Amino acid sequence: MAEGMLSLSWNNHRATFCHILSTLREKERYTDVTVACDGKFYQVHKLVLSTCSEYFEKIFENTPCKHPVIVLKDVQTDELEALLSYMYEGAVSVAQNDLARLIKAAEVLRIKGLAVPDEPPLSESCSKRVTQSRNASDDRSSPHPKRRRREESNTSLQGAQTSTSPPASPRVSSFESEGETHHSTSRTQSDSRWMDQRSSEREDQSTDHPLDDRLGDHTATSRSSPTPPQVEVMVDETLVKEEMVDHVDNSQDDIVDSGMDYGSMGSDSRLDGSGGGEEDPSSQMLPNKFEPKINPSQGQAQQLPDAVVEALAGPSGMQGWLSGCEMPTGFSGLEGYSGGDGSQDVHPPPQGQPVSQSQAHQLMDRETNSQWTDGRRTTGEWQGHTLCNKLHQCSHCSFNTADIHSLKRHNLKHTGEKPFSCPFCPYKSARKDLLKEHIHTHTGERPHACPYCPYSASQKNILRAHIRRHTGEKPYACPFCSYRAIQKSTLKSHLLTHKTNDHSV
DNA sequence: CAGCAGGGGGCGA
DNA sequence: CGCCCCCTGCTGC
Repeated sequence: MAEGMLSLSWNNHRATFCHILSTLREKERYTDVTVACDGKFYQVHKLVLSTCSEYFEKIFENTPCKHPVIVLKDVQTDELEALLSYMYEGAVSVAQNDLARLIKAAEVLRIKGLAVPDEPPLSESCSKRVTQSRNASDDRSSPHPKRRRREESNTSLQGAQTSTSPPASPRVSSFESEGETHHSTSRTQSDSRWMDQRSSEREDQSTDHPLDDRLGDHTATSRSSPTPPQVEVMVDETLVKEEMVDHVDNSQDDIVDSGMDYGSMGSDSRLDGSGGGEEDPSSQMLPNKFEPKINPSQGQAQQLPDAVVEALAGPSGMQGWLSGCEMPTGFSGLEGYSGGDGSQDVHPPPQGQPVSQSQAHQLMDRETNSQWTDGRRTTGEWQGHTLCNKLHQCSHCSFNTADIHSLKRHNLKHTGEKPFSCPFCPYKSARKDLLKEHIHTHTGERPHACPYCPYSASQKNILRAHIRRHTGEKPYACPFCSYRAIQKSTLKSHLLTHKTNDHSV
């Protein structure tokens, strides 16, 4: 050190750091990732997770989303809570009977200090794989600690620090060596195997699904990997449902509304397939047009579909914090896409040629049959509502309906009651199904796949309009000229040109 | 052209 | 009552 230089040392830095981190977690301040587990949601910090787990670190590296949602399966909430406490505080108390389970979860999540010890492992029967392939070379990759077994019924998992021990918090030490740790090549064998496995999985999938390359490898991971690891990130939606629906609770009640910028989301998520202006429908069907606009950073399907609504809807719904998250695209429409050269060889419209209006309607009808009916409606029925006897009159407006249920729902509009809250933003809805659809904008779920191209839409109507591009159907005809539009709003804009011309003449 | 939100109709549990 | 149907309007790229 140069002469005259003073070394300023913050004696309680580590302890203070730990304390502040824990406080931030409690208050959910600056949280930037949501961990979903068994229907519960934990607002935590990427920094802490990535510091304490290479697994999370890899996830975040491949997830540019500002506030990703990580769905864990095969991990119990109590395990996760214990591990979070361990990561934030460097120590956690756990019942001895639960130790094995916790260690297993820690291994799944590659929690440093638990799954990646930095000292010869204890010969505990529950240590399992941890006892294998450990040597001093692990030190660099795992600056942490120390699993210690107590004689008491409760076992305390801790780093190197307790309230009475010298300050050598594992978490703090991990900060000190973060760069070295996270980029170290001296991973344990199990680490390497694990990472290799992950890599090979991605390679396999990218081979099977060429489009996945364009979407980013995380998409490949998220899309129903054949042999998924015990923990999945953004697992298949059906998986999420199965895992979460049955574990609804109100644990989100105490999550504060941080007043995020509602409305800032979604605009980034455009999976815009618009080719722009082609009159020839056949030329509008090239999936290539979609590919350049598929943002790899949006490839992660963060799907918290129905389960989130199930778990969170209601007046006490979690008001999470997902500010500015770049909307991922679930891209659920890939099922029928063979990818490869991008040729339109999946479910092509007949002849692949421009279709007449009548043909277009036939195609639409066929699509209606195959895609949009659920048995309760038959073809064509949806095109026009049947007139009903209107028995129930709204006391606030002229609305009347034969369906008392509709009237009750309608009344919500007048009362302003919106009992269903979005877990990701301040959005509230009077209707659960509307909230569900809204949440798609956060999760990126696009359940409605185009049969002609890889595009998928969050709403069925969007898909329906999109399909018109393929079929060439333009149902909205201009009364003043031969112009026809796919969307009503487009015709509306077109009509303005007539008005303008009229005025100019 | 696509995304999003609000809304009413209607069926099944 | 929940859920899905479809329609509509507005907005932004």
